[in-house]
Amino acid sequence: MVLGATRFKACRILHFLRHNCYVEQEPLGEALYYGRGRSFGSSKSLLYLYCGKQGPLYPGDAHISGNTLCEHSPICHSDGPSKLDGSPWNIHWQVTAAFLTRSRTGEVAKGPRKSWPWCWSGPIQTLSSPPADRVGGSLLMKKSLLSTLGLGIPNRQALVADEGHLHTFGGLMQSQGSIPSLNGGHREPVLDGSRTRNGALLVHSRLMDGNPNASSDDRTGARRQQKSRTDICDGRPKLRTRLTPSYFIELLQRQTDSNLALRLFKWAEGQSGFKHTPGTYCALIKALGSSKSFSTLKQLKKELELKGLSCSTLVLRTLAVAFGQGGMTEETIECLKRMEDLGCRPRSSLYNSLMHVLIKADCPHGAQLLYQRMLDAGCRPDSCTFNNLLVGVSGSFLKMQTILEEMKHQSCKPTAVTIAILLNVLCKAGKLDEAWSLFAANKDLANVVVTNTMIHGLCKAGRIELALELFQQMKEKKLRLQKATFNILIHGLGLARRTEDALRLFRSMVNWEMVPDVLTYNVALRILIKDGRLPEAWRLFETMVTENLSPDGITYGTLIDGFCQGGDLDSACKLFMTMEGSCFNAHKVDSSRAYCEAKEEDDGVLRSTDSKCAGLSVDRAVYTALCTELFKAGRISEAHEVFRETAKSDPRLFLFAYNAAIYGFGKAGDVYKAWNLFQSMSERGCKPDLVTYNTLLSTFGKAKQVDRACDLFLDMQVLGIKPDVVTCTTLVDALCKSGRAQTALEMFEEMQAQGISPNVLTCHALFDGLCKEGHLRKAYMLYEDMMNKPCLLNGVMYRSLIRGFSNSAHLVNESYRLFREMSEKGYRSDPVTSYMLMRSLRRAGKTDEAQEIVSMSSGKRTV
DNA sequence: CTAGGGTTAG
Repeated sequence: MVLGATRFKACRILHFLRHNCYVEQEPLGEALYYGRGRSFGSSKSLLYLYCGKQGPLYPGDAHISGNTLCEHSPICHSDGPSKLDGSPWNIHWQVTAAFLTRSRTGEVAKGPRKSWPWCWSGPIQTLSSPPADRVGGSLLMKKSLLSTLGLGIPNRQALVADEGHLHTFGGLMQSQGSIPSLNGGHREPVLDGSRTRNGALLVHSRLMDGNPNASSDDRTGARRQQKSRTDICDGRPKLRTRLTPSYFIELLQRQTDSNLALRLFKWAEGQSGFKHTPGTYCALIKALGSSKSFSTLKQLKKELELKGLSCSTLVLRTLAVAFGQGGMTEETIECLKRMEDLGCRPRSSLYNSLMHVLIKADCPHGAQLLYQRMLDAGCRPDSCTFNNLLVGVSGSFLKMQTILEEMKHQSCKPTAVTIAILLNVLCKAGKLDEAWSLFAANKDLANVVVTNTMIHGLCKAGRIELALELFQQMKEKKLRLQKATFNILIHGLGLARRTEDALRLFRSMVNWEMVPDVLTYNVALRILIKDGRLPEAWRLFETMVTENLSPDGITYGTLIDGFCQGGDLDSACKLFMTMEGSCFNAHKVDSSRAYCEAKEEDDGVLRSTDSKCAGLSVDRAVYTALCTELFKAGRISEAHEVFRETAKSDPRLFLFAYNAAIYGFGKAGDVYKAWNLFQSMSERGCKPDLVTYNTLLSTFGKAKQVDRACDLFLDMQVLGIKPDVVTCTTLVDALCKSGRAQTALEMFEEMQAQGISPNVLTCHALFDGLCKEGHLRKAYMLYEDMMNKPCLLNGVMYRSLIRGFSNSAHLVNESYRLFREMSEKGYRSDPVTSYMLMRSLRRAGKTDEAQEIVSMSSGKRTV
């Protein structure tokens, strides 16, 4: 078996191509291997092949910049980068060669994982160019080639159709990487019939003009193929080559790289008989817009104006949307103006969609402007307009109120969408009662989405019973349930810690003909993890993979979290390593009891998950989860490695990783390293945020470097980073711990003056500090303040209060009262607290009470 | 218009 150990990878490719690529034949007679936007291997490794007879090859892969193919790829051999505009066939041949070489040598890629799927090491230099007599229109039958590879047929053959002539590459495998002679110059296929069945040969007959006998069906029997081969050979059919706008538009739509889209566009201009239409311009605009190439777009707009093409309202409309997606209100409105100049009066639907787009681009102000423009242009707003505006201001109830009034004024009725928007905002703001009355008052508008929103609000507020009741009503009303309904409820049940009910609902989805999606699985996984049911979670993960669902970053983050929680950092690291883009050093992890390892051995799950992992970028949750946990566990060097890993990944991960790393070093007491990291952040173009400062403040606090902490506190404010309750609490704590309770108290008052409400942690820190320094009067005043806010009292706080007051002879009664109150609330004492209270009760001569404390605390554990 | 997680203070 040639493929041997690497068969697995070949199968993956085959599987991928079967599902994601298809060969499409257009009248042009050119083969287009489309990837449907899915990725393989890494996020960017899909090759789109455009094999035009007269045109160049345009691999639409993001790895391609300029004329250069992916630099890691052996396809770029020693002869230097392949020129896309030079001889396209080179690339074809090289791709072919890479496949073949790979299977022949059976080697696995040793290079970076972020490479092309066919990026294997192998002597492909010898195949750097096709034989001279091949240059010309040729078609790479990649699909068939892969079929053979995937099926593991020893005598693989690559077949190339060349203006109707077939050449086989049989024997290439045995030829030590050199190009086989072409059957002594005969242009006769050497395929034998038994192999054609495996798709070694797949020729699209529609390629061949005037050849009705040729078949395009892959499953065609050998006889028919034999016939078609003969036809092709004998009939010498010609490829049609005319480029049409509609074909070109489709081609542009497949492009993910705006540079390539632009180049394709320019290339097409030079094709004989081809002229760009408004449609092709729109396709280009869309391509540029979706890749956020706004400067190019602006340039294009100018060009269009010069060419007089901007008189097409279709183009203008597309341009307006593209600019809107980039949040460029000015340009969007300019396009509208231009349309008006041309005597076209945009309808409300255009305004609405532009408003929508602007809001999505986080530009609500632009939507507002558009609304004004709409009114000025005499266009009547509708409900949809106001729904858009509502979403735009959904932070402010006052503004929403204004919009609702305007809506009424314009005699537009609220729709289900309106209610859903309002409900969502109310629920998120914790105004559940108002949400509920709104829901009740609009029962007639309550569709599935509205009800889902309400259910979600109820779940988040802990009103799971009511949520379930609504769910019941939905079923009775025979409302068409959505997957979202289930996802929301399963999550809700999880929040209510009703794990079994959640899992039951999860399993019941099939009864409703609902297929759980990644989100559902993620929810279920988290529920199990929270419950500490890691083995079950892992099994669920396996199920997910076998159900052909691709786990995403959240899935991995959840699992890694779970492993960390269970103290199994090794498994967490292992899982992390299976993710694409992770070059985490395996040797550093010595694992003996890892789940993952066990799975690796049984040849099943992890490998199949591995293939699922391919293309999944390590998302920041994974970094934070793992990095933080490693630091917490004191595994600094590994943590540091994960941290360094971020440098190779998304730069946006930097901030989170830095924060985690600073936290880690701080936790380990290494102020020096934490500070160094902090300083290196700005050098690497990463701006410290609030969390960074809070973390560093805490580090200084723990190291008893209060002055540095205070300096930093000032620094951050100078830099415009507003302290929050965590900042203030950290500082209050640091001040208290270094015997500066008086300053802490000032800080405490100052924060409130700044509108930051202290929470139980702030109060606790301050109270402790005041008591320790004997400021009992001040501590008592703080306590009195706290009494007005019951939420500030929890177990930790109670115990702190009791200990603090039991030091004072005249507060011992209050201390005792608090002890009882605490017990009634279900919080328990701890030995130190109980002992201190008991001692001061005895001192005050209250022996009965003291005895009560003793009996209450004996044999009880602290919560 | 609705659904999943992740960093900082006891």
